[in-house]
Amino acid sequence: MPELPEVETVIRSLRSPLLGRRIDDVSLSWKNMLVRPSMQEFREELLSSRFVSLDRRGKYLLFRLERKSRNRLERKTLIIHLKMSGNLNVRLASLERERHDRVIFALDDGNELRFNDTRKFGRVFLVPEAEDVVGKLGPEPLDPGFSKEIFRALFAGRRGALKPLLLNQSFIAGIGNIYADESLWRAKLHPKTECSKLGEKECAGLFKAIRETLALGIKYCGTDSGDGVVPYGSYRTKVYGRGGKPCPRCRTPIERIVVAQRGTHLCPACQPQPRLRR
DNA sequence: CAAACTCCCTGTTAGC
DNA sequence: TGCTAACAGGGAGTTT
Repeated sequence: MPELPEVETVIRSLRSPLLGRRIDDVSLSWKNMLVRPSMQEFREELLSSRFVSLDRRGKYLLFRLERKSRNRLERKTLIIHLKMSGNLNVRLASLERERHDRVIFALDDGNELRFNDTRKFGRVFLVPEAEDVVGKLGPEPLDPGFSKEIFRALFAGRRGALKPLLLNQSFIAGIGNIYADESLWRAKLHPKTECSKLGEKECAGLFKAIRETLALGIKYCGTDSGDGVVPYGSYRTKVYGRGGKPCPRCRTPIERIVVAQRGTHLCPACQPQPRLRR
C-alpha cells in the first residue's frame, strides 16, 4: 500500500517520461475513480495539455498541466491518489494492457501513462486549484522547514492514542499503517501511548524516528512487504507484517495487536505499554 | 476533538 | 480438493 516513500518513488520515476509530454487521449474504465469533474469535462480539459511539473503532497501525486486555449494559458492540476493498490506505469501504446489498468492517458510520444488499480480505491481529480484537494493535509514530514518544535506544537489540544494520530493526514501527511508502525518501533514508543503525555524528549525522538524511517523508505524506493498487491522497492520492515518473528533489536517476538481498527505491530520489549496512572 | 463505524473493492486466506 | 466467508487496507464521511 503506497505511503509517502512509495508515492515519492513513483513521482520521481515519472518526471523524466512525462515532463513536456502532451496528452492526446484519455480513457477511464471505472467511473467511480474520477471524483471531479465529469468524465466529459475531464477528457475535454486534458486534451492538448502538457505536463509542466510533477509534485507529491502527502500520498497525493500532483501533475501540473498547461495548455493554450483560445490564446489563453490554462493551468490545471491532475491529482491522483493510489490508495491501497494503485500504481502508475508508462508503457508503449503498442504493449498489451494489464489486467487492472483503469485510466489510460495517451501521450504524444507513443507512450501511455496507465493507472493500474486492482481494488478500484484509487481516486483521480482534475482541478484549477490543487489546494481544494490537498489543502487540509498536515505538514510534510520531510520538508526542510519542518522541525521538532513545530511537530511538538501539533500536539496541543490533542488526546488519545499516538498511532491513530500519526495516521491522521490532517495531523501529519503521508504516513500510513506501515510507516506508522515502523516509526513507532524506531522511536521505541508504544502505539497506544497517550499522545498528550509525550514529553519534549519523546516528542523529539518521535520526530527524528519518523524522518529517518521515511527517508530510509525512500532510499530503498519503498517497501514490498504488506499484502504484496503492489511491489515497490526493497525497504525491509522491522515490525510491520512480522508478527511472531524476532525484533531486529532485541530478538523478542514481535506482537500483533489492533489499535483503532488497524493491524498494529510492535516489539513488547522495546515499546513497553506506558503504565496507566491511577 | 476522539473514537467507532460505514463505505468503497478485490485478492488472499482461513475455515469448513 | 473446492467452495464460501472473512479479512485487509486508506481515507472521507457519519454518528456517538
